[in-house]
Amino acid sequence: MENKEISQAVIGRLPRYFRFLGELKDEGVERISSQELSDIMNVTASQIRQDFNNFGGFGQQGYGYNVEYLYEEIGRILGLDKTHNLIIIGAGNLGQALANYTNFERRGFLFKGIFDCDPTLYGKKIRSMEVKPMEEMEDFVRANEIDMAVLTIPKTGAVEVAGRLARTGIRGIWNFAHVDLNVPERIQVENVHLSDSLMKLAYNINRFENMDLSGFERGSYV
Amino acid sequence: MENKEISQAVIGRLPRYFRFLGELKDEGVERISSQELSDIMNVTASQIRQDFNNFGGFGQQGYGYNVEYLYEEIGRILGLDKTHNLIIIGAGNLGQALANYTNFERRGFLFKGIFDCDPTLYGKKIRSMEVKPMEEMEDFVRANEIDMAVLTIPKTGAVEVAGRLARTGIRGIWNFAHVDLNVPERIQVENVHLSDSLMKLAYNINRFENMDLSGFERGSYV
DNA sequence: TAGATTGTTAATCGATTAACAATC
DNA sequence: TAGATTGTTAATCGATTAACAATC
Repeated sequence: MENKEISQAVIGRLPRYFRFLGELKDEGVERISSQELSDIMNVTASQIRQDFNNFGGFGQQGYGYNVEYLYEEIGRILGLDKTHNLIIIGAGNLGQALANYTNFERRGFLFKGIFDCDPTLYGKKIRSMEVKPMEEMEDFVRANEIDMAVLTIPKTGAVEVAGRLARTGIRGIWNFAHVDLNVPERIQVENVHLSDSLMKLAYNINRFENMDLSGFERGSYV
Repeated sequence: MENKEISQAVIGRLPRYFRFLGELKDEGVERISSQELSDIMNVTASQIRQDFNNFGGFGQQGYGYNVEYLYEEIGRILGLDKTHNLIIIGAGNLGQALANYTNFERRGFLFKGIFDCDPTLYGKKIRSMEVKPMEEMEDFVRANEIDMAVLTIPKTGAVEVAGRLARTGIRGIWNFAHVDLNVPERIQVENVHLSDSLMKLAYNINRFENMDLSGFERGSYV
């Protein structure tokens, strides 16, 4: 029984480790030391070892880490050894874009249904799914063992829909709506606030513009 | 001349402050104390005051903060008082979805062009833009004072395109491609790695499932 | 003026980095 | 065995929270 809580800072780095290790694996690299990985990923070797050791040590002194084994283990930690059934709520541009993005499936995230409240969209085919009316959402979740919902509706409807989702027993919400959802603790929410991300970029551009110029070559880079 | 560097932890919270303050403003709330804001936003009042004080104090003892003033100031810090000209590179589902999302414009982020390397898309109309061939990208950036590029192409092409962008003198890249971009320091990169976000959600769902159940009502919530 | 609430300093907490003994 | 490199403890750094004097 795992009981020590892993910090979200560590969890947030796991997908990036996973990506680099996958690439190394594809390149046929068999083993790697924390120092080599550090050079590639631009994080300290110390942090890499600390991060991995949260889960009990995947390496071997004098040898390093076996790439494939480490890759598999991190995948397991992230829950990628299991499949997840998802529905998309909101068949607008973003919802359709995500539905069409096949890479999620490769990681075990399976889109099972897509819902909208706009009757003109009902029946529209998006990959192998047909857009269904929102009223059918609850029954569908229960009938198809859906454990995650992707919220790609405007913020106005998002809070109400999150409440409805909560009552279905869903376990996670991937929230693209620009609101804070208030759901029971048993439901995990992962927010993707695109406009927040864009604002951060705007800030950092200005920050650099306003920075003390000393030490930076600026200007004629065209 | 601002010289003290503000931590990215603080910057990351600014858009959320901005959102809540905007809502309060729309509700006609004139003034708010750090404690009231703390209650609404679920962060400590202490953190709120520390965050704001990084920029020199927007409040008044005994009164609190003027909502509209604070909203304006945070917007200014984030660079939302200026407009930004953007191009989208990659006219696939995601690129088109972002192009069609009008809320960015409200914050001064203006989409000026959209590019792709697929000839069958050339000339396709997306909002007020027509998809242009990639070859025209560099000239377009220079001719239209583009300062940000949105990268919504597969990872395979992303690194090369980032290099081309770097040579145009662009200032920021909003990167949706699932790779690390290596660009000069003067170019800010903001990554949106959707699959990383989804993996974090998967982890947290499993974490909760595996948690010691004591203290949590589980089970019969259907 | 008295009460409220900030701005700011000090204390705590957590995360990152450094160091090195254990061990393959 | 000797060299390499982890696992892990200790040191440092940074971020968050608490406390309170300043002041509106």
